[in-house]
Amino acid sequence: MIDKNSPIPIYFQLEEHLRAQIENGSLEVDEAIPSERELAETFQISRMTVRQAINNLVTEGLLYRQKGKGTFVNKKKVEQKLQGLTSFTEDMLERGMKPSSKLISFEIIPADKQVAQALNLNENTPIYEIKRVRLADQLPMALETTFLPANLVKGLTEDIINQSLYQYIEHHLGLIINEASQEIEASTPKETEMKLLEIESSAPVLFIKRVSYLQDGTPFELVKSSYRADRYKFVHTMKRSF
Amino acid sequence: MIDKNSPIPIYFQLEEHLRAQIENGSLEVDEAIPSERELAETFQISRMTVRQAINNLVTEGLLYRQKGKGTFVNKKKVEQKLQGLTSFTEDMLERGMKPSSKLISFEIIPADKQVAQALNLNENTPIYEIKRVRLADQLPMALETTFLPANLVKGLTEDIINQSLYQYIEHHLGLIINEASQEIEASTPKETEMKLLEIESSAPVLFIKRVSYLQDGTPFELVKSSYRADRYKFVHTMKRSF
DNA sequence: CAGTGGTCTAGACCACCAG
DNA sequence: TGGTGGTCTAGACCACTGA
Repeated sequence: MIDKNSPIPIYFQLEEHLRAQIENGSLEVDEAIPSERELAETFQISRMTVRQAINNLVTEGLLYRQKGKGTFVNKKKVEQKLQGLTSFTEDMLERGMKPSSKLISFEIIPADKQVAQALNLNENTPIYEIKRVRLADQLPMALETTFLPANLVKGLTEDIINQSLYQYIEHHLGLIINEASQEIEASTPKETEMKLLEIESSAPVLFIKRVSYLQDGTPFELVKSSYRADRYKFVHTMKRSF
Repeated sequence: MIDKNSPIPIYFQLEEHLRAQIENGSLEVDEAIPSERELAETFQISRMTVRQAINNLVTEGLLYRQKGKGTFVNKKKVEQKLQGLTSFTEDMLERGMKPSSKLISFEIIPADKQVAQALNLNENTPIYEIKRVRLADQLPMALETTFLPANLVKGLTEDIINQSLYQYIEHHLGLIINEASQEIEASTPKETEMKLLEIESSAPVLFIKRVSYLQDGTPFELVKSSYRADRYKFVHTMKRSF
């Protein structure tokens, strides 16, 4: 179950092990998981290592602790996973749907004023412009236009964007994605949008404009999306920080 | 600076120490804090204890780490205020507009199935139902229906809801508001809604459904709002959490 | 009382990054 | 190469819970 010689950290292996048990129901809600000492003994690892795994699951909200009593499985909020910054692909997978795309155009163009401003670039700086129809379970879900600074997100190909752009940015380019700010509106689609989304006139769309930032604050992505209102609902959680 | 004999955990004392330095500007944005070994040496504590303090600050987003380089102070966002859970009143004030309300109805009714489920109550439990037209700078902005468990949010009057419901809940009832989950959709308004919002047919609205929770997880509020799409844009920021 | 999580120590080896 | 964070160990004492 736990391989001490694996390059994968032990605490992470244990984390996955517990996560699996929670998800497949071997551990029920409000049921105590084995004690830290017990887990350490079972897997022949240090208690501190066990605690690191449990800490992460507590932070994620999957477990909660009670002093003197034990560690227990939390009731899962359905929405819980949906709150992070995710790509369309990740979003659909979390919703249990199969994402796909139809590429409409993919080119390098000079940034117009609006895009330049959003991405904090000079006008006419070369940027990638990628237009796609986004599908979920083969049905049109959204029309999406992505703008990326060509100097920052280098070596982009059709293959890459058909796989996962975020994976490429994080793993191949080694950039750290930090956060995004979004504007969400209701609007009525244009003629061309209606056709691509296969909707009747009069049906509204959810228009989302997102600018995403790296760890150092550099904006690396502007995405404008029009989601079919009958198929898509934006879900998130927010904290009262006062 | 650090008192080992204090009942306050050492890692927490260090946390507060670093937090203060970040907030008063002794440590600047993107500046490296002393290394873990250095902090351990300085305060004569174990490196693991130092890590516990730093871990917490990283989780909170105040610091970020870079392998082989060091631990750095994160920039604080201007947007930060906008992302929090706010009432309509707070929201409008942040946008620089003057909020007001027109009360349509205010009564105690038995919870129907849908409301009961959202608020985790039994059907027919008494709840407040408050319908209001929400105005910003005297113009209709949204139509809002709020549901509150009568047993939890006691002693509600028209005066209170005309002031600030959240203030009342937090300061008079002493309840701690923690978080909310929202669903945001685009839709078309019903006849009655159009009239109250003073909009033409065919104009879409932004429909927001929110359930808010107290610290202990109890849902205390269900709000359904229809915002005029031409006047309202929902803005928020989200983190890439992994 | 025995068992739990909470805190803490004083080491260790690793991979990564800079000069 | 020397310094950084990432991981891990094998102990320890504490306060708290429940029987």
